[in-house]
Amino acid sequence: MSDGDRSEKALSDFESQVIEFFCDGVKILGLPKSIGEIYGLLFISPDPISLDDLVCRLGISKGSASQGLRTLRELGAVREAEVTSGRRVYYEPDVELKRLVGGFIKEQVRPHLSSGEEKLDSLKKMVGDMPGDVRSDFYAGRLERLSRWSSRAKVVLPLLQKFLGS
Amino acid sequence: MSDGDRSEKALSDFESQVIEFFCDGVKILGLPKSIGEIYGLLFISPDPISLDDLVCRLGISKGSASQGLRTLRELGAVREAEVTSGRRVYYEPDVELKRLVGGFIKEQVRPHLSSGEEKLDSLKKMVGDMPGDVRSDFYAGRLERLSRWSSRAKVVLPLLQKFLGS
DNA sequence: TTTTGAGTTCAAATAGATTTGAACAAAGAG
DNA sequence: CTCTTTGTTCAAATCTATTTGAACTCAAAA
Repeated sequence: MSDGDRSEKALSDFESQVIEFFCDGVKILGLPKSIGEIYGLLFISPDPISLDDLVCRLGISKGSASQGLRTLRELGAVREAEVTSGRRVYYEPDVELKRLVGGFIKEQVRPHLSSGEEKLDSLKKMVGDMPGDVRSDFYAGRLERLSRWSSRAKVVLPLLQKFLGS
Repeated sequence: MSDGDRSEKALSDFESQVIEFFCDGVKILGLPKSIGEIYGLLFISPDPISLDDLVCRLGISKGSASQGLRTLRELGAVREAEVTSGRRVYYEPDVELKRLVGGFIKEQVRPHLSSGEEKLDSLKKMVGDMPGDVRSDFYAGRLERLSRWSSRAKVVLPLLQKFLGS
């Protein structure tokens, strides 16, 4: 066998189980399985890996691999390695929990929080515009509660990141 | 109109938007939309609501309403109201963020953490059983890192709940 | 400039999850 | 005891999200 062999080999039992472990993990986060497979293989591979490696070893399509890598880059969970042999790009995982969580919060959580606050404001206006509805006080109270939930979240998230960085 | 009228009326624009708000919310948590609709209507209704009310006002099937209520009860997000007029059961929401988060962590997060730790142990055994594999040190290091992630989570979750309870 | 190989895109296929609806169970009313 | 009402279950239908694969872009090599 030549030196390109590692990339071609089928996954070992050990590797498969590590990858499965990450598939479970990303499912909880609401991310697609392919993301878990890709990150899992990167995580357990001593050396950086190219898109073609992912396709061959995981048996997924180039399209999946490409989109999965894009998402992982956006999350900051994966970065390009410097080992650019030729023009092919190799990737390696970011394995700092702090940064993984930070990226997830920034990309997946905060956007929802923001759009939620906008909708809340619009709902408050609707209640303000209700003529003499006997329920408007109740409604206002409920919306107020939602606002409190939202601000709690905004306070807690940075604390969370701080804790995970220790 | 008789006094049963509120249950029959179609959703007001306001109610619809509140419900949509919760649908967005539960989707982030990876729960089905019907859960968001049910909790949303309960949250914005001044009075307790029966399964039939949910079916009529939300336009969902009895099956969906029944299963959705079950999940919400398991999460501790909804409870029976005492107002048992006749033998029909009425429900009201739990609106304490602390308890909602607590229920979610207990039901949806902890089980995954536990099963994850078991799988990790099994992986560690596999590495221990590797003959003289040059990669086994690298593997052991990675698995050690995963263990640290897991214990971080176990420390952070209770703190999170504590914070949200203030 | 042309050719080659790496990577991206997106419409269509597929897989996976939710919702439905009809049959069923349980319990009070008559 | 039987009828009626309330709620549950689960297989089939539906819907949504992911994956595929072929066409395409871009850049480097020749």
